[in-house]
Parts: sequence; C-alpha cells; structure tokens
Amino acid sequence: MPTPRIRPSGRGRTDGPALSAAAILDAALEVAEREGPGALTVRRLGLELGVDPTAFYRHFRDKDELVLALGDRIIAMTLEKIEPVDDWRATLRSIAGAAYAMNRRYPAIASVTFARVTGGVAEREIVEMLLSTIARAGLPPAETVLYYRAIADATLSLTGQAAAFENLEPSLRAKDEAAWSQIYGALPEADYPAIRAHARELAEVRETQVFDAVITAVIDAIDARAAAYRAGGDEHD
Amino acid sequence: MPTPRIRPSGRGRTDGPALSAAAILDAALEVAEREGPGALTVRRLGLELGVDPTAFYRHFRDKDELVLALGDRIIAMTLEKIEPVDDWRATLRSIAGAAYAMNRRYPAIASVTFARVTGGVAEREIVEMLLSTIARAGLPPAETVLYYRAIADATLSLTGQAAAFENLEPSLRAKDEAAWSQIYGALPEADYPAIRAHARELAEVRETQVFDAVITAVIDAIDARAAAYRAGGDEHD
DNA sequence: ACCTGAACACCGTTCAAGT
DNA sequence: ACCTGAACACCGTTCAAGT
Repeated sequence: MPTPRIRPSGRGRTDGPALSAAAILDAALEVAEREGPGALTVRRLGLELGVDPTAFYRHFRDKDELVLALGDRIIAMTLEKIEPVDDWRATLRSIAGAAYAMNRRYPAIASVTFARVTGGVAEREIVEMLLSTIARAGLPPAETVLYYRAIADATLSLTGQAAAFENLEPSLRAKDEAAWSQIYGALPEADYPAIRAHARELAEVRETQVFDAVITAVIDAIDARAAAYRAGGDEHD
Repeated sequence: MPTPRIRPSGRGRTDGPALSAAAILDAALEVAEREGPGALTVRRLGLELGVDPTAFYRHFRDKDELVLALGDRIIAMTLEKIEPVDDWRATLRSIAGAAYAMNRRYPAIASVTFARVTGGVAEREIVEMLLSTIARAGLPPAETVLYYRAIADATLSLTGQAAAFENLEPSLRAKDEAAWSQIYGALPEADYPAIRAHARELAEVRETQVFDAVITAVIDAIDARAAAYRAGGDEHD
C-alpha cells in the first residue's frame, strides 16, 4: 500500500519548491502504471505527492499538458529500447515493436496520447528515426512520408485500441473477451456459416499476432514499392 | 437551435411509456453527431427528451449498454452502404471504406466503441461478411481469421484514432494540427535532416490516404499468401 | 409500471486567501 | 513565490418517493 510522501515538517524555504514538474511526472507515470487510468486525476496526484490537489496548476497549464508530457516520456523510454540495425526492415520492426511494448505497459497514458502530437523532443527524435529509416528503402519523398504515417499510425492506433480495451473495468473487459466464445461460438450455423467454421480460430488469435500481421504487411508494401522504383522510376504500379 | 420535445400535457396512461430505448437511441445518435462527445451524457439526453435524467436507467442498465447499442447502430448503417461484388478485394475495400466513413461521421461514438465488442446483430452480420469474403481468397482457417482481424482492427483502430482527434477541444486540435508546420517545419536541419527534407510532404498527407495505404497493404498481404498457397500448400514462407 | 428529484461520490479548474 | 481550500460547473448512478 502506497504511503503519500510526507515531506519533513522542518522544511524551510531553502529547500526550494515543494513540488516540481519532474516530480509530478514521476508520480503520474508510476500511479498510471500501478493503478490504471482511473487513478490519473489531479486530485489523486495531489494525494500521492502530499500536497493540495490544486498545487498541480502551478506547474502545468492544465491536465492536457501533463498528458502530452507523459506521452513524450513514453516515447523517450521507447527510444532506449530500439536497436537500429543495417537492414531498414528490421529497424522498422524494432521501432514498431518497442513502441507497441511501451504503450501497452502504460495503457492509461497510451489511450489518451495515441491520437495526439506531443511536440516533445522524444517525438521529434523518433519521427526523424522513422523517416530516415524508410528513406533508406529508396522511395520518393511523398511515398516515404505516406508509409511513415502508415507505420506510425498503425502502431499508435493499434496500441491505442489495445490500451482502451485494457482500461475497461474488469467486468466489461471480461464480457467483451468472452463474447468470442460465448456469442460467436454459439451462433446458428445456417445463418453464420463462416463464423461457425472459424469459431476456434476466432477465440484463439492474439492481439500481438494481429499487430505483427499489419506491420509486416506495411513493410512488405514499402518493399514492393521500392522494388518497382528500382526496376524503373516511371513505373507507378 | 434544438427545442426539447415536450410531450403533450394531456397525455394519459393510454399513450404508453413516455420513453423507450429506441427513442433514447435516436436522440443519442442525433445529439452525438450534432454536438460531439461532450453532449453524450445521461443528463443531456434527459434534457433532449424532456424527461428527468434518471429516467434513462429504466431502459438501459448503464451508459455502457447505451454506448454498445449505438456502436451496433453504426455498424447497421455501415452494412447499408456496402456493395458486395465478385472480386473479394473490392468487397473488402468496400467494407473497410464504408466502416471508415460511418465511424468518422459519428466520432463521439466511434471513439468509445472502437475497442469494444457490441455483441449485436449488425456486428455479427459484418463479421460473417468479412470472414466469408476473406475465405474466398483461399487461405486456411487460422490465416483467414488472422487477416480478418488485421482488416477489422486496422479499420476500427485507425477510425478510432481519427475520431479521438476530432473529439478534441477545437483549441487542442488546432494546436496538434499546426504542429507539423509550426514545430516540424522549423527544426534545425543539422539535427533533423530527414524531417526537414520531408517537411512539406509531412504537412500535406491526408488521413484517408494513410488509411488507404494500410488497408491496401493488408489486402495485398492476403493476396500474396493466397498466391503462395495456390503455388503449393506446403510453402509457409 | 414508470418517472421524479434529492443525494452520493466523483471530475477539472478558478480564484481569493494565506504564508 | 508557492501552496491552500472553498467554490463552481459538471459527471454517472442509486434509491426512496411520488403518480
């Protein structure tokens, strides 16, 4: 059970501010991972840090600013996990995989940042890395950007979807999870032949397999376009 | 300006219940499209229908039940727009495109249902349609299901992402939108050469192009796998 | 049988007041 | 300069009371 950090009562003004943006970020990241999105409230953060809830507003303009800063922290942690290699395909896989893993570790944050631009330094770095990696495939600028967005948006949106699901109340999540066997496994074969023919497989696919399939499809698409350009730049499929 | 429907004051008991689940769904769909996610509250629905807010609970167990019913309504409207054709690729495109368009029309609902299983009749029908369409490509059951999920999750998650973005307060949306030209267009070329080399293209890509690129990539992946199986069922790349 | 309205336990945020 | 605490305008939901 977490005890709120009580600062020493003898603290004088020489100790500096009781609170800092960095301390709030640390607490927010920890409480979000530990207790989910319901705990990521301004009031709860105050409790966690042993200060009045509204002290928060001296360090962030509003909750959105906090959320974007947290999003950039997640990207920063993602960058630490990436292993750039010679092969651009393997590098793309590493970036997408690292982002997927980190966002799933912090679903409470991922579910609110997956449709946002953080504007932070980590975001700039990962965008630069993705763009320069895709550029190595040899596509013209417009297509490099199109497939950068395809990889980035597919990664962010699929992890956002997984995160939103994980953030559900346990009872709702269990209900949705059971639907594939409960509802879809019991449908009349006359009306739903394809569903019945695939009932077992439907209940068994894993979210990560789906993610891999989509990312692989996009990487293969880049490969195919690059091959077409190598065969002759005027071949627009 | 919408006037709340005031029922005639002379209404007697022969008129039946003042409220019905269908009337609530109609009002919710309309208010969600017209005014966005901030308006999709139990209190607001009561106002819109001219009844006490809590009358809602006589027709739905909780707000989640309403949200799932709305999600199924969107799927039902999507089904009406789909044109099944001979070519399974074109049919998949039609389904994905119709779902994308309908979810973007109701971002307030899409942003909360994109990670859910509605369990409704429309959902079953669209799952059956997708599965039977992909099965026509000639993949074994496990891969049919894998690519069904790839198409379905890519469609839902990308529209969920777009919906979440559209649901932002106008000021936040404008800030995020401007980031590509404001922040990413002004980064030092020494540190961010790839971003600077693609600045214009980054500001110009459209969300629908990205969606098309991802869906096309997945359909091409199905095609490639099907071709491999036609060439000899034992070829697992 | 159905609707009402007070109430509960929450949110994010503002602002005057304290030290 | 920084933190506090009352207050405002909201949420979803419960429950006893009305008709």
